[in-house]
Amino acid sequence: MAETSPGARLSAAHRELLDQTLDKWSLQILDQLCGRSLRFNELRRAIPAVTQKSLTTALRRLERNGMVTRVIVNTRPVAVEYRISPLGKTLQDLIDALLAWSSERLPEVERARSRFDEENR
Amino acid sequence: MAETSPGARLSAAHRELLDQTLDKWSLQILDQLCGRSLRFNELRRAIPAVTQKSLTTALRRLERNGMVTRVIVNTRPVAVEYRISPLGKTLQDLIDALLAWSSERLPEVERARSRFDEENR
DNA sequence: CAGTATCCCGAATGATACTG
DNA sequence: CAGTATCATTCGGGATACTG
Repeated sequence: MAETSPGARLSAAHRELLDQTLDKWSLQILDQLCGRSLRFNELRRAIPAVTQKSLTTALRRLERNGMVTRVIVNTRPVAVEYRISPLGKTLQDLIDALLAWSSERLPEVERARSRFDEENR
Repeated sequence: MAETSPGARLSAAHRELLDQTLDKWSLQILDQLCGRSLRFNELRRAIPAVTQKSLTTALRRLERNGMVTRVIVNTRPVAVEYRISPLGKTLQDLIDALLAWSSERLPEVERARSRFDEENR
């Protein structure tokens, strides 16, 4: 059989990148921005559970990683638009697949949870 | 607290499931187990950065969610084998795609990070 | 071997207030 | 509008010790 060498398939750097991309908020932000560009407060409304601070933090990290572009529109007051980058766009199919998977499989997972909780009571 | 509003493609339950599946350790555990079943300490060795506690916690959650099966082999001393479930198996292609994506895109991301850090100094 | 049980700390998060 | 700043708190994770 193919042998799994000591050491994961995933280096720390790869793990970090996936962490910073697939976490709770980033996944949703990317999903939203794949549809269309949004302003800061539009994003807040689109993702009701996120706080201002968490949204800012996640957006900065996505921007730093080159996944998202921050476009400042010179109106008064200033408008800031967040736009998916070409790099971010390469995730679109993957994100769609992940969301589809979670929709399809959630019922099955919930049954598994009930069974587990039942057995370990 | 986290209510789902129209516009959010992801309910709290879906977000939670993805969180518990794509987090740092679970992703790697699932990746390993998709290859072959492993014992507890084999997994520890295969994922050198994980601690015993984190591994136990992640495995329990994966088991509860029906992604992984815990098989107790009656030898002396007891052996415990972790095996991917059919439900967990439905993630294999997605996980492969994610790992491939991170491998392909990491250099691009690192360039973006350098550029960002350069500009914001 | 395959865990469980504690203790403990630092990072992540929330609440709140303030600003150009 | 689009944040920044600050403080309080929670909570995941590491270190360590112990067990059937």
